[in-house]
Amino acid sequence: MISKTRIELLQGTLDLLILRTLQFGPSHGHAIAKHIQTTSAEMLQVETGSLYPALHRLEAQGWIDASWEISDKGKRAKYYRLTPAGKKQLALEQSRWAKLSRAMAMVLNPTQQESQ
Amino acid sequence: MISKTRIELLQGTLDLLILRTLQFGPSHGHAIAKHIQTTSAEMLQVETGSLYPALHRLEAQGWIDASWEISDKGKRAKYYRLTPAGKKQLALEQSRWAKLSRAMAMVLNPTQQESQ
DNA sequence: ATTATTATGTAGAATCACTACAGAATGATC
DNA sequence: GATCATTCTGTAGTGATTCTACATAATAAT
Repeated sequence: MISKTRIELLQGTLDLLILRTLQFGPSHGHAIAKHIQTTSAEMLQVETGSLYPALHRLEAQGWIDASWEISDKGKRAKYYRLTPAGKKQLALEQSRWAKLSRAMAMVLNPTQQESQ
Repeated sequence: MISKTRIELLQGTLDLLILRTLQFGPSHGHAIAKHIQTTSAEMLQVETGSLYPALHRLEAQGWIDASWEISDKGKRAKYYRLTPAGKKQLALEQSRWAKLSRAMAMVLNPTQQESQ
């Protein structure tokens, strides 16, 4: 069942969303997904089948690292934090997104060339 | 060889770019790709291996239809135009993109909530 | 005639988000 | 203290779509 407002993520955007979320400080998978959902006014929902593989991917690439701790709710949880390489990657993906959305806007709205 | 400014397309955006291009009138594959590239200031480049499968996909779904004609440069070319269903699909994908880029902006830039 | 340009196409790899399922540990309720 | 709900992590397999790399054809230009 898909809620009325929900949109599917575009491929290639999840890493960026996760890295950006971790810029606020260490967090665990479940909380990261909730943060993305809440901050986007329920529009973006990250499924667990996307979330955990993405976290493992980011960890394997050295952009985040992990340690088991206890969450606010008293459950064991794997806390992730940005590495220095991860901060660089975040900056890179942010500028890539900015460029891409500018380019998309130019094609979708060619009259008002440089609005954004 | 990849040019300095070029960005890879995000999966799911090509259909929208093609449909939007055809809103200006019938056009053929080669010209559609050039239009997207030019309008985006060379940032978006559509490869032929993405372009033609996408056109066939859109045609199979009834969003565009085709006829062989002669191009400006005097070569045979398959001209595509939007069908009524294609116009609906374009509107749908445009609003989906607007929503998604708004949602992304909210996560990437949570301080200035409703700027765009 | 030969070469460049315009134009369409396919095969196969790679990526990545999804659905659907499974499991474990703690908190809450009766 | 047994049962249920909640929190949290995870995997297998599917599907969609863009990419690289290659192949082909027809007309224009030299």
